[in-house]
Amino acid sequence: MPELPEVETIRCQLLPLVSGRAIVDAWLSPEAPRLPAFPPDAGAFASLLVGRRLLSVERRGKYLLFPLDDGHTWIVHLRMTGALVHSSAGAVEDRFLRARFRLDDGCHLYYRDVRKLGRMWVVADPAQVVGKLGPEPLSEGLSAAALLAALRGRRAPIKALLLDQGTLAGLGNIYADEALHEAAISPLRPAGSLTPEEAERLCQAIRRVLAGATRHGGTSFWAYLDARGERGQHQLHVRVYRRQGQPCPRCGAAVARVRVGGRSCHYCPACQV
DNA sequence: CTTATTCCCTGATTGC
DNA sequence: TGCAATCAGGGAATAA
Repeated sequence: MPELPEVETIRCQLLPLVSGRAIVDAWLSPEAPRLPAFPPDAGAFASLLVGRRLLSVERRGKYLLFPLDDGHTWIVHLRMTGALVHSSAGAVEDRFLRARFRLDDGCHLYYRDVRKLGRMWVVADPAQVVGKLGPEPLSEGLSAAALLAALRGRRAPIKALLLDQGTLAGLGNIYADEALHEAAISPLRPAGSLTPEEAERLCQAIRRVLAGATRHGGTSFWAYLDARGERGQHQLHVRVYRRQGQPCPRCGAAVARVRVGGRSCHYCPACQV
């Protein structure tokens, strides 16, 4: 479940490894016919990448973007179980390998995805894919005033709005729960009921939580692996996520787990109001 | 416009 | 021991 910290970890690792490299071969597994979202034909998709040089590695929300030397952009979304691993060793085949890209220095980028939910695009304009995303939490794009404006009049639970990538780009289930705990705001609060003070607190909590998780190389409860094929460490530092029944680190009350918007939601009913 | 629900996917876990 | 039901959730699609 790569969210912003996981994708940012991968971006930082890949940047020095693939910048300036050309893709000399691309293979997409026929077992994952939906991996190429655009163009949807695997052959056409591969031919847009082969021969192209990767100029850099960028990130927008949970999307990885590779600007190409012909002006197009290769975009990758890992969704739930995707992993993009760089290897200088020989081929590492397994049943979950969905794509393989050989670079002009002999290294490979391997795309593994157990559940085949990940998607890739090659587009002329990245806005076709990432154009509707909300502001970046770690840049100046996110402000309390902007957040408050986005929440105004909304009756859905604040947790649901934080998961909506159009409100804010990059939060998933883990960090939405963690940020709301950090800000001491209940995930069930109607989004429009937040005060300016609470919006400011939530903004700062989101930044703190995402920055901390990025320092720990992301969270690996399940499948997440970074670009070196290694697990993150932030699961050792979560305060409420998957800690139902255990004491809240702030007030000691038992952490609760409820369902919000079809997703599991963990919070402290005592100090998150 | 809003909010809620379903679907895609499959391995791991739980229940009987 | 086996087998079925449940769970995990990002995002698109659909329903209301």
